[in-house]
Amino acid sequence: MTPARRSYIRASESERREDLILATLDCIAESGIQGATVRQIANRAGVTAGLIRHYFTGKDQMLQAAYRAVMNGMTELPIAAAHEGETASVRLRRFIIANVTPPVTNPRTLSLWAAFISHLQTDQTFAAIHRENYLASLTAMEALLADFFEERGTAVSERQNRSFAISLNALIDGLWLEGTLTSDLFAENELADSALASVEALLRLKPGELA
Amino acid sequence: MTPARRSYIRASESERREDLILATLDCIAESGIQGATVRQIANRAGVTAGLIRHYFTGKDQMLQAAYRAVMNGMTELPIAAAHEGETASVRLRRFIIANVTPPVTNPRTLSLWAAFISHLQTDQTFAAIHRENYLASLTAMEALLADFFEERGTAVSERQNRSFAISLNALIDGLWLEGTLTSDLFAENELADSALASVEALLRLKPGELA
DNA sequence: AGCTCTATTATACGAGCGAATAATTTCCGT
DNA sequence: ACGGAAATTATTCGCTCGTATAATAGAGCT
Repeated sequence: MTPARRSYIRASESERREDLILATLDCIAESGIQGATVRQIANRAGVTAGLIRHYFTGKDQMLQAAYRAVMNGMTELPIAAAHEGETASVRLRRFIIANVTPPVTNPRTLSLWAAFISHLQTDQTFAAIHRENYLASLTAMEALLADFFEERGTAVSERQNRSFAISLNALIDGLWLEGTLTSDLFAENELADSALASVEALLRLKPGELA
Repeated sequence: MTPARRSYIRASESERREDLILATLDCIAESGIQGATVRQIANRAGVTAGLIRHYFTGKDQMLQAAYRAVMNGMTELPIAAAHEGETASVRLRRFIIANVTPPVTNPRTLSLWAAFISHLQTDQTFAAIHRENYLASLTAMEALLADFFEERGTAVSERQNRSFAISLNALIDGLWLEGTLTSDLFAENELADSALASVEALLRLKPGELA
């Protein structure tokens, strides 16, 4: 008698890869990177462990793909928000707010981000992915700022503009980090309000000028 | 014939605990939290693995002690720097600079910090240690700011003062984080200069007023 | 010098890990 | 309807993990 074997359906490569990556993120968010074992991930994705090595050369490569997915998820929405406004001022404002409100400000997102951060120092590939995203984010901010200053008729050197972008990025990152880590300390819109007011100050605008 | 056994010397409890914690940090800094196994740590400390459970109830407790050591190492120096100036303005300035210069701005420190961050969402004890340190840091900043404004004769409400402290902390954390993660992008004193200029802007001071 | 306490070593255990391989099922082209 | 490529499962391997336990060695005390 032949032993009963699990029935299954064949999925397209893109579907399976996405399923596996989402399962990876679920596992990491729930129990940290230590809990993201190939068995747990496969179980969560509804497949058996061996399949992972059919779609990825190893666990490491799958984790790298998962990190890319996390970073995309964090930058996607703010960048989209920054494309929607009519004036540069509105676009800048929307970009800032999107960076400090859900789903970017979200315990799960933070868990995922944090789980990978510690790999940057150890693994060169993760470091490259980070750098790529940081530079993209810096460039996006520089573009937003350049438009904004042009719209206002304020002359700002490229060097000064970059300096502004670095500071604004740092402020937003810091607010996002502490605001999400210690979310119970902040009221509903406190984070966004604080971000806008701080950005106005950093850019030497009058209070309320971005609102 | 009795098998040769390793010779050893007895150490005091405080010495051994410190050695073990330092060895733990070395392992984490070098190869991440995954590389910090009891065997690696014991080996680095020059003892055998079993000894760890003589001084700690388990690996987890030792990691918690190590996290406390990391956080102390990060806050110790800036707080000391903030006690040394004659005027409140100088103390604030020193505190800010200390937070964005070595040894706080240091790949090793960042590695250690990052390795533990991901535990905050999973393990309640780590979350408590973080919260404790964040609140202490916020309080320290509030005190510095209150002194600073009093010295200038500027009236600032407690609420406004706290809001300033949150923004300044976020900015400093963000600069520290990105500046250390992507350290090759920043010149020698660029980070500190940027921090000072940004803090001046956040507090609505005139440029150079903190220098 | 010998006794005793305990810090430290040594060894073993069971569990879980990532990876490799072989067996089986699905599904598409014909 | 059927044959064959390949997607998926099942099973195994060697390794390392954290912990537990027993044996041993160092050091203070009398």
